[in-house]
Amino acid sequence: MSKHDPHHAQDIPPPAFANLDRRSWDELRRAAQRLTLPAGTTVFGPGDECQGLPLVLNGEIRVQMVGASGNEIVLYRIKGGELCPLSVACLLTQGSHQSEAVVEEDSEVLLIPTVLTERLMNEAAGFRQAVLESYGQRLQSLMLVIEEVAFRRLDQRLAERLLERQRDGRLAITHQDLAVELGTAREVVSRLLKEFERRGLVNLERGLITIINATALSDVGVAQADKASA
Amino acid sequence: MSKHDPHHAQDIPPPAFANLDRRSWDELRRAAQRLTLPAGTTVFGPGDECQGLPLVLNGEIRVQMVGASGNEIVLYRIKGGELCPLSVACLLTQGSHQSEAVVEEDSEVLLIPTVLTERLMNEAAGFRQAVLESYGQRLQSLMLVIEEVAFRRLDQRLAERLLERQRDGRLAITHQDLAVELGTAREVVSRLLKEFERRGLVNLERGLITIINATALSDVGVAQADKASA
DNA sequence: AGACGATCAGTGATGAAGTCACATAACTTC
DNA sequence: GAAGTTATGTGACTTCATCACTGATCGTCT
Repeated sequence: MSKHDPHHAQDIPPPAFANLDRRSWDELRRAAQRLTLPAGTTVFGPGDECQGLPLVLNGEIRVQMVGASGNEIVLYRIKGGELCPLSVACLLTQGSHQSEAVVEEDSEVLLIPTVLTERLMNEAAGFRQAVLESYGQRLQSLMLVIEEVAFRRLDQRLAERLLERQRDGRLAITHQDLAVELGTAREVVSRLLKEFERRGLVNLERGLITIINATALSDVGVAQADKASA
Repeated sequence: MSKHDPHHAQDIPPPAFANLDRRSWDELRRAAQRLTLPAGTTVFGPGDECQGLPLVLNGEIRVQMVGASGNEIVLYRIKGGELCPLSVACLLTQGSHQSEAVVEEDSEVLLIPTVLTERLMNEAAGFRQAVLESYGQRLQSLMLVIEEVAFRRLDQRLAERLLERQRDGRLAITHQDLAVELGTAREVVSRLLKEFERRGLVNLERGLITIINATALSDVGVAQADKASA
């Protein structure tokens, strides 16, 4: 209720397009299709053709990968004012998506048509810059995911996510969804959460996790290393 | 000795630059610094500033990430005719590298100065296209790495790598290096290899692995699923 | 209200993979 | 050929993944 971005009028370009010239922005506004997507909508799935380049005006969209085994893992989220880099890849290499995008919060999206994307890419330096920047950030963030999955302990990662995604100390999420978040199995999450509960860090209800001791939660996996007190 | 790419004369643009106009290519050739890097050289390490955009003319360069824990994992390889996308990210977001690049085979590299990179990005559509394409491919390949690390069995991944990186049925590599290749620990690789040896798939010597049964090796982890014969 | 189906969570058993702490073995150098 | 260095082998133990269930909670239909 309190944190609506001021882009509803759509006359101010989002931060990503700060360097975009007025003319291109106007053109973009005219040609792009504006979509209002309610939470839960699947924007695209694996194998889908690219419709255009989505610019998220506000809201939040989650992009996750579906492995061959059927396992899933969240790759990143696109928040208000950001572009979808996967779609860029998709548009430029004529490929199709290998991932899935799901709207998490009601979102407004400008879908920039492929032709216009290509033209702006050639003509508007500000547009180009925005696209490349979004790309760069994503490359970095994907590398972070790799490091997480490959090297970090799960209890620590879980604790981190809980703190990250909490609102007012609580989060309405199923163990299954948390498992996707971390790229692991539901049972594993359940067991770890139960352990957190035993230690008095959280309280568990069906579909709801309440954080009791945030400080201790942020220390999970840290004290593990030595096992003795300080 | 037998497979040198024909770019030593440097007058034919590499495939990635197929759409680059002649003028820009000439300019690039004049302004770029040409480096000859022997195998083993570290091109850049974590925290290094970006010197420019490297275009690998021939040879092969490995890019790997160093996790906070000190663990490493190979992200991808840049072969003859390809650009280094991490450096693009680096140049455009003014950041520094988080990874490390090591020359695997003697390589020749054109280091395109930052300023020229930016200018060509703005002026030459073919250049832009090449950069974006290399970017897109890397994004896809990083997603593949994530899937590998998160969901696939290690014995299967190891067998795959052995076949991939073999030359004449043999590969001169230490278990440690294979571990980095897969983002795991040396001991784990040693044990799996020993198991492969017991099953008669490979022969092990210090620093050398000889593939005995390639067919069976490519089936590792496939027959595992059902455990019965077909 | 009670019954049914669906989703969500808990748990044991077992195997795969990561970690720690070593013991050997093989190469290098002098 | 003795010493130092690098590569490999292994046991013990923890963490994580997978399989196969059971029990709990919720919505809804009648």
